Amino acid sequence: MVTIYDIAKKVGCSSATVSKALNNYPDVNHKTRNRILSFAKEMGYSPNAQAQALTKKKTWNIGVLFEVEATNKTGLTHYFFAQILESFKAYTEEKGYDLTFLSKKAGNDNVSFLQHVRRRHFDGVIIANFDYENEEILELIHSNVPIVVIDYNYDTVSSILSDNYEGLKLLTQYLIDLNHRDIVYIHGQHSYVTDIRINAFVDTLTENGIAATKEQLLEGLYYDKDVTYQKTLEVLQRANRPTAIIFSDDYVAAWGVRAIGKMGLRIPEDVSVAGFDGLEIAEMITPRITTVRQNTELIGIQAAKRLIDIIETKNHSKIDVHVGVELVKGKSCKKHEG
Amino acid sequence: MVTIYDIAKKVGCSSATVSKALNNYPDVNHKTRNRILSFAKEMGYSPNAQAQALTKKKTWNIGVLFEVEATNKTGLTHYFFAQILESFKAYTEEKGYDLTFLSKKAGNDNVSFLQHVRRRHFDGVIIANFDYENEEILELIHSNVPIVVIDYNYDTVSSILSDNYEGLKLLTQYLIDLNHRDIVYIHGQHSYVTDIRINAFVDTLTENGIAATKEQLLEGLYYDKDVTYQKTLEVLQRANRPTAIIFSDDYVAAWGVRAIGKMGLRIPEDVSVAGFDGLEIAEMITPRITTVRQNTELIGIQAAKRLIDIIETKNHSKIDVHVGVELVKGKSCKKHEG
DNA sequence: CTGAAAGCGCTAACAG
DNA sequence: CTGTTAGCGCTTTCAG
Repeated sequence: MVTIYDIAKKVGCSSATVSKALNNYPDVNHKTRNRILSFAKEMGYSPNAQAQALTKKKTWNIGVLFEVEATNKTGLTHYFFAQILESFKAYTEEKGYDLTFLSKKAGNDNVSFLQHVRRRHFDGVIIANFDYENEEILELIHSNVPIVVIDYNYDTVSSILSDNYEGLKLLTQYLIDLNHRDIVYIHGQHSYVTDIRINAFVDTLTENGIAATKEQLLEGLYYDKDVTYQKTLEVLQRANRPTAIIFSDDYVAAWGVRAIGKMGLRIPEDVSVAGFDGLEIAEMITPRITTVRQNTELIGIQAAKRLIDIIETKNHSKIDVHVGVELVKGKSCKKHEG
Repeated sequence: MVTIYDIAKKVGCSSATVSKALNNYPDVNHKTRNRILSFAKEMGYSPNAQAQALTKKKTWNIGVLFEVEATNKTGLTHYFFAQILESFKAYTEEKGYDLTFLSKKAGNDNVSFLQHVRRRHFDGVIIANFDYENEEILELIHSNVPIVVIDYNYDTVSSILSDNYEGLKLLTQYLIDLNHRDIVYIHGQHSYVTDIRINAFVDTLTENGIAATKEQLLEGLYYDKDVTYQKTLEVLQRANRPTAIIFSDDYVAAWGVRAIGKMGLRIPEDVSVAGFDGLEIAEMITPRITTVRQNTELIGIQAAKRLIDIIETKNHSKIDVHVGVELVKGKSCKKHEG
């Protein structure tokens, strides 16, 4: 590997001067700088990121914690979070930061997430995880590391969230406007976001003079087709079958559609169906599923912006960003004639 | 940040002894070691990865190049490659390696992929990319960096590939056995893998005494729904409409199903359909799409194993791993009555 | 404008 | 068994 000493030798100056020239310091003679630059290029010089990090206390490296537990879809293959990460990645890379996954193993040692961050000296960390009350996550959250969280709300950490209340309200109102009264919401496991959505659901029913009953709320599991399948059957076998079902997300809605079909019921003639997230899958299924699109691209960008801002200004203050949602009408809902 | 010097001071020994104790060197007194270890824990010591990398010439960091160009699906959100990466990640992390994405920006500088690798001193790189003849990829390939490639075959680099020949042979034979003769293969853009698949397709037809015509091969684009849509319409409007269509992958097959439906044709009654890859989407669509499942989990693991082996043994010799495929019968193919 | 020197945190001989 | 010392490659005062 070529070092600044090698260049210094060739040019006939000191390593300090080489360093300055390479880093665009003003106090280097124009000619010397050019000689240094051209030699650096010719010799195929690349700065050593580790050495730079050691002196500069900046690694240009962001830690990524995308561990979607409690699902069969972990981080990368999670249709929803993968989109967010993709957009986050595009933005941070453009700004010169590299992305590295946080893990529980470093070399031969088992480490906590925070220890991993301390070892690698990540400039910041982005978190998107269902298990937000996990002890190791909390340890990270309470550290002094620049952090941005997606889909959750801690007291002290900046977060990026879709307007979930608006999302479920739009969906519920849409169904009510289609004359549905008996709507069941098979929501995901309880969490900050889930509770907001449930509130929006109940509030909207109430606002429309519909008394919400507990039969209308069923706890499922986000992105878990098996649990959802069971819950769907359960609902369909009721004496008073609902006229519409809202699923926790588009992925399980797509499987719910199958369950409904197997029961010999038609969508939307016999039962209307809606999902959430705005996944491509919702469009691929027949009939196209009505859903609420979360703007994953914007979520990713906002998260990246906020995190880089914290890193570069050292201003850790909590700033929450809310990203708008949009009702996407498919072919899975129909006016209820009752 | 706590350093080994801080520990040395507390314990009353030299930093060298601390280093040895921490790294399990045998030549440290049992008592001293214990004192050091307990102080290290108490003080919340974490080794500095940058400093370690500087002296050890090992970063425990693997570079990831998953840039699926020429598609609307880039790296992470690519249904197929995301699965491979997921599995690769699980294995490498278990072995203590961190994964960092390769990019073209490092800090404030624009860099080539190789330059990026040199800066960060990645121990190795994993590549999965459609644009395998890209100049920057080739530069990497021809360097001395430990590399494993997925879905391509270079002269000097280890690669992991599904048995694509077998895959398309299974599929073609299956359709032939269902009495189909006029089968169209809308394949992906030309590449190492595509050509193998095309050969398998043509060979299998020939072996069954069917003369393959050039009308049976249409070039589409992997994971591109628009191009596929056009090609599908083109095929369906022919005077001699084929009785079966094989799509380049399950994703576009799912969209192809829509196109066929829009033309008022039924699957599989009017036309049989097959995909490739074994994506979950193939199961979610109605009718379930017959496909060839690639074992993404095994591909990821094999890639990880091979790469770590190259890194740790410094044996760069080219070893290719072939991973078996499996025909998955859906409901999208039917015996042709003709 | 240039360079000597100290230091970032850790490891690896080599003495003792 | 322990410590001294010399780096790893780069940055940053501070003299000159």
